[in-house]
Amino acid sequence: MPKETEPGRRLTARGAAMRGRLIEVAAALIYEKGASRTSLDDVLEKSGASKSQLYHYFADKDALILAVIRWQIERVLALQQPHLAQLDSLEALWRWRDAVLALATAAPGLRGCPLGSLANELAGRFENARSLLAGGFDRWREALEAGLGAMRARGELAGSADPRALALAILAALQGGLLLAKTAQTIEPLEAALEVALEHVARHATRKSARKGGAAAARSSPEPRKP
Amino acid sequence: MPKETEPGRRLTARGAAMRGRLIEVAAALIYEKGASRTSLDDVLEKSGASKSQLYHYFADKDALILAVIRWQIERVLALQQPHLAQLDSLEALWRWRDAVLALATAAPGLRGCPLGSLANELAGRFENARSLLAGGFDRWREALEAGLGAMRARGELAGSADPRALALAILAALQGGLLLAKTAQTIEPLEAALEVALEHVARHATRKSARKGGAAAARSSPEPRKP
DNA sequence: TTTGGACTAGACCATTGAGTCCAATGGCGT
DNA sequence: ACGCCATTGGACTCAATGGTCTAGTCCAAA
Repeated sequence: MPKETEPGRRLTARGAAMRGRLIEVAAALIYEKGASRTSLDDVLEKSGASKSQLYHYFADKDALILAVIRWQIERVLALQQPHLAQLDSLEALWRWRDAVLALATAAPGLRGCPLGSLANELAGRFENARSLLAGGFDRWREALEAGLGAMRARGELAGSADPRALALAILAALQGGLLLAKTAQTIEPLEAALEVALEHVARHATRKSARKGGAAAARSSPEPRKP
Repeated sequence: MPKETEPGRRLTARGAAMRGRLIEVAAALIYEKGASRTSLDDVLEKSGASKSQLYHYFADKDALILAVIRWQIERVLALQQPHLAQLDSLEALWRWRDAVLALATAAPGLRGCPLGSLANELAGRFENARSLLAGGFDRWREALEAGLGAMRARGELAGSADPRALALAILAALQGGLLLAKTAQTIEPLEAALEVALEHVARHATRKSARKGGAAAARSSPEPRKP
């Protein structure tokens, strides 16, 4: 019985390519329709592959989904990487926010975070998926936390600040903001949520590099507030 | 052609009861399995009704889902009502947080917010559902905002505070916190998110009724922090 | 008491979707 | 060259699912 749930197998270059292609296509479809509403036939058609190919590389649909999750985690984290890597000052934190906002605005229709959607749909009924996603969010939080920790170590943040809790709160604000934004079809909630979270970090700053927010001075957001 | 998507129709007491029963059962199933993975047959079986009954009260599955959404909105809002109604002081805000946390901890398995789940699954592909949910979140935000507004009017909050943005941020923190909590299977993220959001409100307080949080003094949460 | 319409039963249908199977084919190491 | 095995094609099975249809039963008002 060959066929593994996991990549650990002999794979020629061609095979790896096909496998990757299936994952990418599946990821895109799942991102827009959700995992349960994405049929294998959909994936097959869009990728030009055949049934047997899919089942040659994945044990079953769940295995494909798991692969998609891994792929999305790497993808999202990679996208955050450049920003998070040097997340070591309040300025950098605000820049990160601007980038996130820009990214959210860019995608047509405010589709939300791939990881958030996946987590919401699968966490409750697919343990393997849940733990995988939990791990993904954990890495994300760690990256954020590392930056915050560095700031504190350098004395930019007060010792009373709790990097872990702060990171968690920022991540939650991002996810919640994205969910509300996608529902209301306006980034206003996302802006407000991030504003509050970062403002809170700024409050713990020792130097006054803090950028006064208050009534929110969103230069980078073209979106007008609802009147 | 009778059969309407909406309730606006002659309904005997018996009919209304049956209809309500179907909605309740569907709501429960959808809450735990998601809308697309809940089959009409599931609903039928659990409610002891027959196909024709379901189709007598609802035009199709989408109509049922819409009804479930309305029901859940009322349900969630009603649950918040007592707290939100007198949300007029920092103390009340912290009590609200404690109640939310307790509620989240109570449900087995940290299932998340019904509205959040619904929104996440449906917002992107079912316009009617999306706008309905957007309306629900809007009412929720309004309730929060009203309390914050009252506080400001009474002079407990600084004039610089923006009730609407604050309410949005709190709601986002709650939703994001719940999502992360359900994924990680620990309320830690929810605690952190709410802590930051409320702490931010407290920062705008004029009197010092603010409860110093900092490294988080969670008296009401039995959950230990991860070591 | 009759009668129209609300309400209930459940067989039936068409489609979709996950997963299986057998038969090729083609690339790569020896 | 050759043979093995990764790879590919695609028809086929079987269960689940949304939705339809016919045939009543029950209730309330005229």
